[in-house]
Amino acid sequence: MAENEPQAEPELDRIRALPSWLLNRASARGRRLVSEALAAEGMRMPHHAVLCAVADLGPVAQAELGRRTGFDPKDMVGILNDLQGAGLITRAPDPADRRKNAISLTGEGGRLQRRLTLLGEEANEVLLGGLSPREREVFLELLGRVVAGEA
Amino acid sequence: MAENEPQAEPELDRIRALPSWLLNRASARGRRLVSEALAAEGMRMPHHAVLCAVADLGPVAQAELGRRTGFDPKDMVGILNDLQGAGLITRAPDPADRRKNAISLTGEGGRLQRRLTLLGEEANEVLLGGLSPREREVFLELLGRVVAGEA
DNA sequence: CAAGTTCGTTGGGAGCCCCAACGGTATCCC
DNA sequence: GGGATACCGTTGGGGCTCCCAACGAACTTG
Repeated sequence: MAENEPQAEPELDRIRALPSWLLNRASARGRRLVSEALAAEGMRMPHHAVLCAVADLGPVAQAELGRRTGFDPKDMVGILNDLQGAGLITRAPDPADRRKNAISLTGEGGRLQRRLTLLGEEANEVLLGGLSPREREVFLELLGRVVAGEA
Repeated sequence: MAENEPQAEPELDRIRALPSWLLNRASARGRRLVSEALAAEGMRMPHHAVLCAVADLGPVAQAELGRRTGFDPKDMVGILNDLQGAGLITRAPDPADRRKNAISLTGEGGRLQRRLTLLGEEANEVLLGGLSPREREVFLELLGRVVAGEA
């Protein structure tokens, strides 16, 4: 009868029901969806985030970009190298502080930033595709409080 | 004085409000909490998951463990080496199929698996600490549907 | 018994996260 | 002014997660 179940997996089911486990899987799915979407423009998530930061902060130093986006300075170098190589940003010496590079968007950089934002939002549309508008509201509000940690 | 004013960051705010961005941060927080909790026993998340899988599946081959837990066979080797080195599991040749290793829990392995499960659940308690019981129910239900992808 | 498959293992690599160190530069305070 | 201090961009290293390719050994299939 019911003894025909392949295997009982009480311990596995237990950890698979943990919020941290589910969050990992949901996060992985989101990263995959966004990553695939941005790949249409040859970019990855950090590139998009940095382009957005430069769009907001105008000419800005690399360290400042790192602080705003949370990326490690080490990785920032590589990201900016990629963006500069693609002609999306310029690295100009800051005359007021010769330690700094003033990072600015090129015209093409601004256009791509806007395209990437649309692609990212489309991917997120798919990610939450199973939820109604009302459910998305609730989900994002609760998710925001989990991120904050202190409610 | 305007130099100290917080700057407007419309593009950054836009991507920081994306579900994928929030899920990444929530997932990172969960991983950090669980990781710190399991470190009290010198273990990491994959070790716990594999211990649970062995607890459920009795003597079981490595490849089967990989299929159930989703870990890469490459990584499974290292995880099992660690667990075997700590005396938590045994790797015995399977007489019925000499390609296979029959993985079993030792007594200490079983005890540690149960302790790790408690530690992991405590960490998840902290992770969702900002949510009421009712909110947790709703959150986990919605999260499950995001993971599944198909409503 | 030959072909194909699965087993455990090794190797490599991409992506993301964190830390340490360095030469160069700017700032602060004595 | 000058010396300690801090910050800049860069390089290097390492850990963790995920994916793929290859190998010899062992099993299965036709």
